[in-house]
Amino acid sequence: MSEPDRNEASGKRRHQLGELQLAIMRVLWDADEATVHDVRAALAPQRDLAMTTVATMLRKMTDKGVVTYRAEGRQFVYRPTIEESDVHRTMVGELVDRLFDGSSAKLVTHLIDESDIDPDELETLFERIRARKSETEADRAN
Amino acid sequence: MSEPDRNEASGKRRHQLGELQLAIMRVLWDADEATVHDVRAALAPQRDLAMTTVATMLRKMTDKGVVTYRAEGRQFVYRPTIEESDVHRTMVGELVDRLFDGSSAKLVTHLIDESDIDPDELETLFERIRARKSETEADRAN
DNA sequence: ATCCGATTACTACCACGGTAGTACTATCGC
DNA sequence: GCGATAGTACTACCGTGGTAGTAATCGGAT
Repeated sequence: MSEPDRNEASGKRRHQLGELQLAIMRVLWDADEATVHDVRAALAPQRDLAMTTVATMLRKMTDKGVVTYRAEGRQFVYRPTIEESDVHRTMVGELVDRLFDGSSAKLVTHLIDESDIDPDELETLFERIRARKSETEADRAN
Repeated sequence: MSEPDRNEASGKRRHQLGELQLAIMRVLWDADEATVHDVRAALAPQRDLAMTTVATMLRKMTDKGVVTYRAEGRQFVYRPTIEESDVHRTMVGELVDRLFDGSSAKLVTHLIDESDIDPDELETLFERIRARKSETEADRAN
C-alpha cells in the first residue's frame, strides 16, 4: 500500500513487548550488551530458563528489530536498538488509548483515586506538577 | 493475606483483556446487557466484524468468566460480570509492575515528564493530589 | 586428527487474542 | 406441518509470546 510501516533499525514504530521480552530488554539496557549466557544468568534469580529459550526469544526479538547482535568468536553479543523510554512511551500510550480514551490525565486520576500512591511520593509529584505548571505558563507567556 | 488465587465467578483475579474484548466490555458496560447483534451493531462504526466473530469472542469471554448470558427466546443476552474499574485496576497494575517496578508514582512521573498531559488538566490533578494529601495526613493524625 | 562441549539454528508446542466459515437448530411465518 | 432464516456451536487458522528439545556446527584440548 503506502508508507507508514517502517520497521527497520532506529524505528519509531510500536514496540509492544511481552513479559520475558521486557525482562531481557532490562538486562540489555543495564548491561549495554550481553550474550545469551549473560542474559540467562541475569534472569536466573527470578526464572530458571533453558539456554535455548533465551536464545529463541532473542532471535524473535532480533526479527522484530528491538535488538541486534554481533558475532564475537562463536557467540553472539546482543544489544538493544531501542531505549527504555521508547518502550515506556508506546506501552503506556497503548494502555491510555485502550482504557482511558487517550487521556493521560484520566490515568493519573485513576492512580490517585486508587490510592496506589505512597503518601511520601505524593509530595514529590505535587512538586513536579507545580514545576510543570509554571513551565507551561512560562511557555504561554512567550 | 494468604491465598490470593480464586478465579471463579464474581472473581477478584486478573482480568487481562485484549483490544476487541475491551471494546465488547465497553458496550456491555454502557448498555448493561446486550445480544450478539447489539454488540456487533455498537461496534460497527469502528470495525465491521462478522456476527460469528463477535459470538465467538463472547463465548471465549464467557469461558473466562468476564461475562454471563441468559437465553431469551432463541438468542442470548450477555451482561458483564466485572466492573470497568476492576479491569482498569488490574490492567494498570500489570503495566506498573511490568514497566515501573510496581511504583505507580513512577508512572505518574513518566506521564508528567512526557508532557502527555493537557495543561488545563494539570490544574485539576494538582488539586486532586492536594486533596489526597490532606486526606492521608488526616488518617495519619488518627 | 579427533572428540567434547559450548553455542546457535531449526522445529515444535502450548495458550490466547482475533477472525470467520460451516454446521446445526430452533423458531417464526405461512 | 414445513421451509426459510436467525442465531449459536464447532472448528479452523493466523500471529505472537513463551518454552524447550534436537540437530548442526565450530572451536579448543588432547
